[in-house]
Amino acid sequence: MTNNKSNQRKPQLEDIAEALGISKSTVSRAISGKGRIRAETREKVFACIKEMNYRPNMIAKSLSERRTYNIGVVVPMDQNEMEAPFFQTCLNGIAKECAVHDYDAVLIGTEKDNLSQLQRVIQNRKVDGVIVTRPASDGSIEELLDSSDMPFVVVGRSVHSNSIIIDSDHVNGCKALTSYLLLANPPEKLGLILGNMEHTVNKSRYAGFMSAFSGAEQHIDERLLFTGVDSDLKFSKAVALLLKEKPSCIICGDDVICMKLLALLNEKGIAIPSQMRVASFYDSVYLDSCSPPVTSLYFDAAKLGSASADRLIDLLTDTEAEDTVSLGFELLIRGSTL
Amino acid sequence: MTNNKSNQRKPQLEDIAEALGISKSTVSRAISGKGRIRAETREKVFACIKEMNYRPNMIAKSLSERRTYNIGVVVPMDQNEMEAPFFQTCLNGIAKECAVHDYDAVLIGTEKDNLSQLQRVIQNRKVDGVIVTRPASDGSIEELLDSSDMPFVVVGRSVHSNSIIIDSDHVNGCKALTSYLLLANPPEKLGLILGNMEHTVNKSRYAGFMSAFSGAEQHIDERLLFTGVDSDLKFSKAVALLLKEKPSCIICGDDVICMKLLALLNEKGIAIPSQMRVASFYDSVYLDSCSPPVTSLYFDAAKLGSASADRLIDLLTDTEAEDTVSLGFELLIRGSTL
DNA sequence: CTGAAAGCGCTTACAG
DNA sequence: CTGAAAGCGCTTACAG
Repeated sequence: MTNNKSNQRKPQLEDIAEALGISKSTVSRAISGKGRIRAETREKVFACIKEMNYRPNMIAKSLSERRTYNIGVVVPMDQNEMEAPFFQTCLNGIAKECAVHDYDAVLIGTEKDNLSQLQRVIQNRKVDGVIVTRPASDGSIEELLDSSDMPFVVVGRSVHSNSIIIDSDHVNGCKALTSYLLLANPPEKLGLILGNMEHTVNKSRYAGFMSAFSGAEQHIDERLLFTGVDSDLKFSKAVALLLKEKPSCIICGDDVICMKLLALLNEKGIAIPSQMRVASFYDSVYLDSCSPPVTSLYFDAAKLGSASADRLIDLLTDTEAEDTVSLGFELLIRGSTL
Repeated sequence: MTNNKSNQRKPQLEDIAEALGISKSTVSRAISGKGRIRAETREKVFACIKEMNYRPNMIAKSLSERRTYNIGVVVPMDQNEMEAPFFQTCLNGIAKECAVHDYDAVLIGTEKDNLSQLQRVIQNRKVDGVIVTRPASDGSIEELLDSSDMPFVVVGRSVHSNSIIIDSDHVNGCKALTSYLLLANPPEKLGLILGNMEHTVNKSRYAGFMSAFSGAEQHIDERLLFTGVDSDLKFSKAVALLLKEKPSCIICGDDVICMKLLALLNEKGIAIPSQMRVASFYDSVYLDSCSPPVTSLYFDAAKLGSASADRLIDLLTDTEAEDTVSLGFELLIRGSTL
């Protein structure tokens, strides 16, 4: 005696056509909704599908439609471990959105000088399009995609022109956070420590920071601004110089810089927020679980993921949509700036 | 004028058969290596494939072979953000290994009470097998897979019997770390803070810890052992009691517990390692970048991933292999226990 | 060792 | 509105 389910062959189009005494073509049309079909027959078909628990074989569908219902997701394998939560959450958003459209997400791991997984997937025609969760700084991923006629969207900025981009609104976010700080504790003496200025995200952050001053009472003190801080050495130098200027508040370009700053202030016995306020342009769990927790900007990585999947699927189905989609931000005011 | 590549149709089996004046069947056999074929013809075929840059259409191959060359990867969407680096690295290992075997990894996001993505993928027959990177504590994922006749392997322990399991050797790892501590600074007065004992991994850790004492000079002091510490409240209570006993070294069950302990010791002004040594049974970047960095056990998540992909693919191709594969560990002796 | 043909389970012109 | 048939690009008995 074997169990019911396992010796019952999975029903296919033909089975439901037979059960209803109609042709496969008609059943197929009822399901796809393409071509005219009598409402009555359509309903009969749907009822039968439900009863027989029919689910189309996606592979067969793929072959005849010449689309895979898969989208590739390029994820950097050489990422900083601190970035993992972002990608993880982004992937969750992508997977969720794919499921809604009956697509699946195929992982593509890339490294700086190794795009072999991407090449494989393209050559094997296993995906209809690709989401690049982090473009290489030289645009090589987009170029490969482009020259292979593979539709794609990218999360964040891209050096490659004409790419469809899904990004958070860093400029306005950073402007909002900066403005808040300027107004909350006047006259705030604001320091800034930003990372590598070749990264477009840091340019955006800088732009947002600067623009907050245009309407404000205070003017910018250049001596408190440090950009291109992308190594431990540069960080130490920058902080040393910055502290000499006695700022009342320091904004960190990202959570990594912020963690370093917190460690250093702690070492020096500088209390937060009483002796120094601290904020970050990019939130992470680590900032929330600090004591005191750090004021920062929050960007919804899951939404970034689902929006890019959504946009890519629109692209694949020739649905009209914007070339750039910009998502919002949240300002998380926490203990470090009170 | 359009570019060369794009108006050249991708070559297919028939094209290379034609070019060589032989049949598609023969070409197919040359490629697959199934069935007898003259060495000479095989070589001609390979040469031609190379020249025409032929790559088989995997979807067509899938349909006729009734296998998808996809494996599903179940990833928890409701994970703790601290766990992200583990899953990320594990996914990298899986993707890499899949590529080697010309498989692809399809993402399947699951939540505690929502296995809908998994159900979809199973029903759509989009994967040949599944890797469960973290089983639900009630075994529901394995049950669903089992009842759907979907081959699978699980990373870590499983409550589900007869599952194929790929895991790190926590018992021996924890034993090794504990033994090291006992020998390095005798007589070490060892405290232990372990998390939820329903998690099999914590049982293994406990077992490893205990077994280190069997050959050692020191005997276990039960008053220094705290298990089931899975909330902030329980943590505070445990540490308060533990510190009263004046241990010389505290072992933390995982990196989260360790981070909390470090923060608390720091608050209390207890210096590491001079006034208290600290170690962890599970490493993470955060422990490495502490000052001093924390002695801990390192498990290779990427290897865990690639080993599970490898094992699953063996299973799918009826290759013999062990039901349990156990990976090693590394002991990272760092500043916190010197 | 090789080829002609059927088949994998769908979709979609084409004809009615 | 519906059906018969060809086709998607492979694999694999079957026959030779």
